[in-house]
Amino acid sequence: MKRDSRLSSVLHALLHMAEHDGPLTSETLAQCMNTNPVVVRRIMGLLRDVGIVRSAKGHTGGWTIAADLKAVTLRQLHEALGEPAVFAIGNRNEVPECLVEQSVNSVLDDAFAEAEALLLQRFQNVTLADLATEFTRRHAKWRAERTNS
Amino acid sequence: MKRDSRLSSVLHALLHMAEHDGPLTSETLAQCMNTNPVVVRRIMGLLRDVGIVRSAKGHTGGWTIAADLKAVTLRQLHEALGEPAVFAIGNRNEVPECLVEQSVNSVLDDAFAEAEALLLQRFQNVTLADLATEFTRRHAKWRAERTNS
DNA sequence: TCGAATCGTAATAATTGAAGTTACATGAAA
DNA sequence: TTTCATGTAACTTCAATTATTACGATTCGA
Repeated sequence: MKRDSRLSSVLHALLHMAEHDGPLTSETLAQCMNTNPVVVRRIMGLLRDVGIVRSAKGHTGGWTIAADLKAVTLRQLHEALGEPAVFAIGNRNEVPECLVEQSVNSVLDDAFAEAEALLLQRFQNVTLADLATEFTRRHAKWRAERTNS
Repeated sequence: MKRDSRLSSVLHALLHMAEHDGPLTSETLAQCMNTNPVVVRRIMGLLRDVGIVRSAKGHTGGWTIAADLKAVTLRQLHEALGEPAVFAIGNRNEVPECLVEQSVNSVLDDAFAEAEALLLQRFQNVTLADLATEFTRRHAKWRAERTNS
């Protein structure tokens, strides 16, 4: 299966927006992420629906962050994207009649549910502000290394 | 993408084999799982490579379990299948130059790694014998309910 | 007001990876 | 020696994401 990279994509876009004054166009964001403006609009549209970003048409239009960076968690973004399936591994048949298969599903489902709960927990504990901080740290380190050499 | 259901599939097959005396053919297992004998051979072949099952050709041939049910964990099976990717969600670009994207990847990777570790831990703690027990429990319950009504 | 810039969105194609299928070779048992 | 079974390569189908094309609807600025 092809992996869903939209969460990674929106985070990349949102951080660029956070580092930038004024709106960024779909075109600009698309170049930044090596993709197509329509893809950007599709994804950002979902975030607009839940109030995380705003869009404006026409000259000087584009996308801006509409929420406090400290208040937006990865979990909210995951939800805004429609809570896509987390796992690439799954049961062959979700509603089997066979008791053997039901037993297998039950045990696997438990394990996956636990892992997903942990992942979502982690997502809930990370905000856009945290990511911005992580970026600042890396940026400072990068500048220091550049200066030294 | 389509989800990888091979783990679920082999477990289903192995439990049927555990409940049955003598070898089962790919054809029988395939019917049991609503699939094609070639698919069964492909998957079971990987388990044979690590000694979990044996195969025999010709009349009276087929697949048999070659290991102690208590000694085979879900984790071993996952490994035998080549440790397929666990998540359907991933980074857009695994080796980005952009520092922003690197920051995003780093944080996401941490979260995914933790969730995967938990999942594999769970897999390690479940044996085929455990699954057989779970089946026995469900089977007994099913019979009891059948008798009552 | 006009026109260019920008989003909004539908429709469709490309891409990717799993699963399914066909075909045939190999080997073992009756 | 015939039949039944695995072994495997090659190819097709299927499902899901992502990319692209096309065009409509707004908004700003000259």
